Amino acid sequence: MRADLQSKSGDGASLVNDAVGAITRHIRTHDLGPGDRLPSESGLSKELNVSRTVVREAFRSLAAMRLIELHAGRRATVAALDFGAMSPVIEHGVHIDQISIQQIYDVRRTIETRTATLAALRRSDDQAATIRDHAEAMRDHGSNPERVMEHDLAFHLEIAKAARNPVFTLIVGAFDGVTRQTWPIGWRSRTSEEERSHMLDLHVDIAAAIAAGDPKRSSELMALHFDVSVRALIAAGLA
Amino acid sequence: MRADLQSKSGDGASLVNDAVGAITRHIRTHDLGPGDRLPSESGLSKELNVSRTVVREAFRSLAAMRLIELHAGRRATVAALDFGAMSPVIEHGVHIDQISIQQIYDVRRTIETRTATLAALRRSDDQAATIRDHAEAMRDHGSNPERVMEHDLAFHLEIAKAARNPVFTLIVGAFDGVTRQTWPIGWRSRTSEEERSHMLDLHVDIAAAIAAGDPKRSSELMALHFDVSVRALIAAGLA
DNA sequence: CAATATAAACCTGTCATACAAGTTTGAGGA
DNA sequence: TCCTCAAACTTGTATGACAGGTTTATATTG
Repeated sequence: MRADLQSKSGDGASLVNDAVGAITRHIRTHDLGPGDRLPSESGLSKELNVSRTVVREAFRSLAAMRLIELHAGRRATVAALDFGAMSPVIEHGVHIDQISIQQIYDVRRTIETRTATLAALRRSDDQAATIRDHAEAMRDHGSNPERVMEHDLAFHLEIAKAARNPVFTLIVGAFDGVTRQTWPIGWRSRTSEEERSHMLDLHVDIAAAIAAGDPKRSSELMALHFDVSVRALIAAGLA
Repeated sequence: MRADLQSKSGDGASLVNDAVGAITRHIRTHDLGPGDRLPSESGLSKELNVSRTVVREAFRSLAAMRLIELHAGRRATVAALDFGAMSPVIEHGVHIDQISIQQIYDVRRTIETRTATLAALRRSDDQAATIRDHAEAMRDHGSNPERVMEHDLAFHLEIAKAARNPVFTLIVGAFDGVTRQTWPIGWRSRTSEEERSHMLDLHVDIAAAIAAGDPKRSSELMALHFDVSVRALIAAGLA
């Protein structure tokens, strides 16, 4: 029953998986880059000797991993790196209890002490300003947890971007979804006004160290930030 | 034309995306874990008021991110964390030139000095043995690059596992695909026998430090390993 | 009664077809 | 040359069909 799939069949145990491979190879061999258009579904369907259904499901697979983008009426295009691509995977890991929040914080501490170091060395002036703006916005909206959280997330992501290594950005972005779900727990666990303002000040200090181009201090403050946060989470019973 | 999708419609800009959301919610609300079976395609199709086509494409999306598993004839099941889930994303990033090999090595150095530290503290005796076996297998098969590479990959992955934090394993696993493509470059760039045997000995030393439960030495040797490797890659013109 | 064989019911993988709605292309006109 | 607009193309979704794998329930057998 298996069709031909252009001389390279049988790899993936299903026509759809084979098609995913064939499309990936097409991107590689034709050296397609972001924005470049892929062949149409019916075109690929004929070329690979499979039904349009199979090609569509292959497209969906690639789109789920954010390797391509799908739009109604338009042909599929090759996608640029998307920093949200991995978020659902992490969320799933947490849901099925294979990943704990504390483990995520350990990884974040490891990654973000490094992004802080690199950001201090490599950030543009614009980025330094954006990072500082987020830190100050957090402090200024202290009464509105929702907004504090959004600026907090943007703060950490912007530091990752300033590190000028998209893999770090990808990883920090991967934690976005989980953080949205767990951030309020950490916030509520900081009951006193001192604790909260200390946390907010710390963000401002990190921003300042990055703006000052001080990698050591940036890294140390970031490490401190995570140490405090983990302690707050543990205090909240989220071990 | 848009159907109902069980009172929660219009989120994702397409029926398939909405269905992905609905299925994810189903997993969450029913608290399904690895191995648990999802409703049938036709069942979901009726429940969400969409065609089976849409449900199938939603399933494919989730399967691509490894949140669920599909088998012919069987119902879809919830998947456990899969350490290969992110590999295609990284490969794509490298292909479209948004990620350089050197950037990957910077991230790996950051991550793996930490996994080495943790592995030294947490590894089981079995894991220490497995890690050592891989290091020795690398040395013993020095004339067969293919096998050296496989053991090298397994060596680093096993250290990540020994660190007992699945997120680290996920990240190290994400680099598997790219490493398979670039590893030979680094190997060929080590032209002298000394260079190669030094690299192989280093792996054995790391394994020994982890087995000895020496986190500091494990971390330092791992850092050294990456410094040497990066230098080799740069020497090979892969900057 | 328990274990097993077997058939029925169910489910997924793939194909074909149809049509609405969005996008690109190209001919023709200003 | 630039604009307009219809034709051609493309994707999104729905429906129906069937082969082949899996589960379930029934019936048979020890």
